[in-house]
Amino acid sequence: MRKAPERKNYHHGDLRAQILLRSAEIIATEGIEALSIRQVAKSLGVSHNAPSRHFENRAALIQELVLDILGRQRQLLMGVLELNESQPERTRLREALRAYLGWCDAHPIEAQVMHHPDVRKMADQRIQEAMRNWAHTVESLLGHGRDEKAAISSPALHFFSLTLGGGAILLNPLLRGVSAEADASQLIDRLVNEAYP
Amino acid sequence: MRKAPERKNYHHGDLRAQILLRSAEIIATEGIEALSIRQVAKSLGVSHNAPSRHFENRAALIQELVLDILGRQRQLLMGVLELNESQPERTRLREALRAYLGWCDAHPIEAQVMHHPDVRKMADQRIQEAMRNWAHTVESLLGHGRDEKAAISSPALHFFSLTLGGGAILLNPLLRGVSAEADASQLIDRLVNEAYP
DNA sequence: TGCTCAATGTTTTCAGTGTCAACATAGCAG
DNA sequence: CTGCTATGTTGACACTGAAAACATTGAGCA
Repeated sequence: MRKAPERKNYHHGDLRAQILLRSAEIIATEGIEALSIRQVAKSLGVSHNAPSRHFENRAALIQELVLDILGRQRQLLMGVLELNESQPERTRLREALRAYLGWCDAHPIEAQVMHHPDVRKMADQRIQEAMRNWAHTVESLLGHGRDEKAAISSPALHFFSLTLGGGAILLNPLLRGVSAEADASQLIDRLVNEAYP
Repeated sequence: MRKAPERKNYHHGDLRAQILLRSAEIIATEGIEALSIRQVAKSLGVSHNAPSRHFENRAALIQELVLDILGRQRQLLMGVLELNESQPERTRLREALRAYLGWCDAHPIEAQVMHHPDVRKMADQRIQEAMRNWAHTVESLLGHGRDEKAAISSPALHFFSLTLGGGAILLNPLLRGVSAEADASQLIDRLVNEAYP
């Protein structure tokens, strides 16, 4: 399964990719907190410090994974954009909201990653760019031109709040309990219908 | 300043309260991650394991602090409720939203506490109850009866999403960058006006 | 008064974490 | 063939939370 299967000593040959893979698995099933460099190294049959040759520190590794998640999140949104291109604005917003919330429901742990303290602190340029891209996708969803420097439009801001807040409710068991709604899709329906009737 | 100031050996006399105080300080200025039991113990001049007599584990300590924060958050909301009792529903919602967002801006770190992974996992009954109380306050803000068992009303759900999402934007530097809005109060104004014009 | 006992702190120990420095190997470039 | 660089390994350090065994204190009771 490895690049050079017959060789197993010292040079792993594919370590960086393997680390990313295994880490993504852990992050997607148990969350960021559960990600331990040493554990990953161990599970790959490599010394506890080997990963440091590929990622300066824990944050750098996480950053890579977050970028991947953000990318997929944006792809999802772009898909909705294309699919509803000929629809009226309200419909496009509704479907975008529904898509985001559906994604939160399907991949709860990954969806939480964006708001994790470890990620929130990251000032990396690529991450910020990914976020901006996401916002621009929403703006174009609204049919507005995408002025790089200008502040976000108010309707987009409104949509953002709604979206992120809905996700927060969906993803937080404590908040979920508040709604007394058993089914996630039911909750999504109600929110979507109330926001974009 | 202590109960028995002349005695300083062994029995501290007030340790539990002191731990809570010092921990609250740390949590409010540096966030939950920065809270280290050992550090707190050290700063209080007590052995690293002394706190374990008062809090079974780290989570139990945090829980106590979170309950306090939630309580104050609710008091804020209740204040708004009273102040605008005679106002129309739209006004009350707008002021509640503004109050919450203002609080997020004023106490960013405490505001984040509710969504912290360490807190999200807590299944404690008192925490869930505090959350439900919060929701009920919102319901009464809407003039609805507070039916314990029933699902939350759709307008309240909508308000919740908006509120939590707005807070998320305000509190996340990465998302803040997206809005290209320098001033927090400006961002708040725009969101409030868009949501409840 | 003197004893007992529960509450509260202390010490020691363990397992686990990320990070750094020193060292080892492999394999490519000259 | 000779070095040099990329990559792994080993060992150490400073942290963390947690558990167990031990020490002290003070209050209630005989």
